[in-house]
Amino acid sequence: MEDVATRAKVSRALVSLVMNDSPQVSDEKRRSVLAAARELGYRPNLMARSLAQKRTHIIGVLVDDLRNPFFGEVVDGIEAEATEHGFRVLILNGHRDARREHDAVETFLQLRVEGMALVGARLSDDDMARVGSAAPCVVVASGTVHPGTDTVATDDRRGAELAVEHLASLGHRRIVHMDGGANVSAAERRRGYESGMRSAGLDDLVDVRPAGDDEADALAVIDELMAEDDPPTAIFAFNDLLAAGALNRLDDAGVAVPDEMSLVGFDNTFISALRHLSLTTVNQPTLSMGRLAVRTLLQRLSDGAGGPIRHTLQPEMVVRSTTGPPRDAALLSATQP
Amino acid sequence: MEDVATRAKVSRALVSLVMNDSPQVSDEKRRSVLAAARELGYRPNLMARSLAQKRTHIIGVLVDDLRNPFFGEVVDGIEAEATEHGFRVLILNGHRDARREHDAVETFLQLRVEGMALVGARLSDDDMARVGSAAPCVVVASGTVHPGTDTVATDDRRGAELAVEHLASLGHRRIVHMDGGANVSAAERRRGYESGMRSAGLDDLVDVRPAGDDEADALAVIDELMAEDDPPTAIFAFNDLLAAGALNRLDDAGVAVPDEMSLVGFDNTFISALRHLSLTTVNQPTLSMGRLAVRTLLQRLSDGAGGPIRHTLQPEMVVRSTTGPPRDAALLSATQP
DNA sequence: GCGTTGTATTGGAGCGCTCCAATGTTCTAT
DNA sequence: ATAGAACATTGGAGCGCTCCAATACAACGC
Repeated sequence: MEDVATRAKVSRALVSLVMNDSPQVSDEKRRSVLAAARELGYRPNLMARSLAQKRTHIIGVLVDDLRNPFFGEVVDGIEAEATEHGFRVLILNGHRDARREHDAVETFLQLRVEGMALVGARLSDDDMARVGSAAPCVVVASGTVHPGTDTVATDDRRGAELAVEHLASLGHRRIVHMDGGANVSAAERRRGYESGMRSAGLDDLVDVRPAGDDEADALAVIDELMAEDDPPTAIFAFNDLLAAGALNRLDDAGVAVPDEMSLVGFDNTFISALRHLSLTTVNQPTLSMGRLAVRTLLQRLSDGAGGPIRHTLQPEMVVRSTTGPPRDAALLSATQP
Repeated sequence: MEDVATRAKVSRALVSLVMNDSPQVSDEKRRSVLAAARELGYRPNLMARSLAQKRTHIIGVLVDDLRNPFFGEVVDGIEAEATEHGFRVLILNGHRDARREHDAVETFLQLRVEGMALVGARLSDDDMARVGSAAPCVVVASGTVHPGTDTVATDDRRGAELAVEHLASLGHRRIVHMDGGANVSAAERRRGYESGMRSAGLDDLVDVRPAGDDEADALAVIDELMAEDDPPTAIFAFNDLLAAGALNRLDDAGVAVPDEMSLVGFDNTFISALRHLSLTTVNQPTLSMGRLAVRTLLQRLSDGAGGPIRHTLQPEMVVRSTTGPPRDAALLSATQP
């Protein structure tokens, strides 16, 4: 910067004004500073600027799992809204691991990001409290509600209820839930499954199997289910990836979907739309969630403290080809002339 | 920091030593500084530290498209290797858009990252030259070779040749290539397709259709192909996403795969492994690519300038269920007793 | 007791920038 | 011509940290 100033024969302060395109510099000086900067290949140092300004204009986004397309879609929404408001978005990957996520958050805090969006993050309540007090922070796409932090989420419980209602209305009774395990939305979806079963009068058939949130996590559960005397007629999986894994394994086992087994996913990621999977699933408005997350952050940034903001978006059932009436019901109705 | 020093009754310098856990501080002081830091909720300011140290320990990763699982896998490799060497990884999303990628790179440069990995980035040669001279920079998973920068890539051309060889060996002659358009690997894969066709003696049947790298890009091309008098018997798609889109549309059109049409993808992303797609594709060793990228960066960092480093990894054919002999050949062999 | 190592601690300069108050310059109204 | 406003430019302090050289302190041999 010093060099640029010398070369353009102005003071350092003037260079700074030009770089932040202040309106009150003469065109002449502006041009010569810009020229000098170009010739010297000068590029302002973001760190130094942030230090002096005490502002970073950076929003940190912590993503639970970069491989899950669902998160990618949410991030798209976040970035769109953030850049519109003059913020840069930095992404850190949590690798579905609490420890890594903890470190990532620490990095953001040390970087002095102005706000953080935690997308599907699996942080402890302790961590959340610590983090929330250090920087504005919005939790996205996570059913669990932390006392002090803002949230943007789909109504996971309702989504799960929709799935169960859909299956029940097709005539299914033995509906199993493949649980999302450590994933943050797992608890809510499980609760939704349970209340859905209750509303359908299937209380005593509630059957939750611990699984996970990745394709591989489905395999053992399917094996276990199909080895039973009286296997279920329908499965509601924690998410699309898990459902896809289940579909694979059911295929291995020679179980026809949906004739012998109905299957519902969650998230409506692009993979569920692939014709050859054509997975019945529950849609979340990913883009809106991302945008809303940033708007929440900005609001918090300008309004300061106050009661937690909670945005709950409504899920929707997307019926494709992996659900149908159970075989026995089908037989039943076929024999009724 | 000042406050911590006062509270622990030491100098600022000593606090700094503790925070960087230098071995030459007495246990007593160390403990009292750590205690003071905890009580005050002190967290070192990364910006200030970087400014003073003139080092950031940050590696920037520019990803062309967060939604494409292929890139997610490469990033996993990068992060693993980088953290092992004490670097932080910051991710920026290019959104498959040259302008956004340009901005992203500028952000990294202003942040003074110590190195950059450009994963599938579509930057102009101009940009590349500018960037390469400002910071060590490795281009990952991109067929195009820029004069001054290091690269880690799969042999895209060879991969495409493998795909064509596979199809030709099954008896296909009318093999169409759905081109990746603006994607950086597109040119190499097209060339591989062409040379593969030549080796198979199919020079005059070379047929390249511009498509893209997303599912949606496949639709129009399939419509176009199926409307022709004499449609091809096989398609080699630029990547798995495109192939998945093609599969969708072929299904719409009632074309049986692989009986009436064989289909090959590229990347071996997890979606190609989904049983119900079971896409024949070309594998890239994503994890190794990511790790190698970081190692290349570190080497460049320690060795300084020198001739460009080029790592080329070997692709592999992964044969699944979307390829088979062409129908006419099948009929032919069936009528030959 | 002395100098001599060695280790533990500190003050202060400086990283590259922004901001503020102060200065220099030009223009307008009287 | 001149006070005054309006604008353009500048010097210097300070952001939170690290690093260096300098100091303080302890332990040691002779």
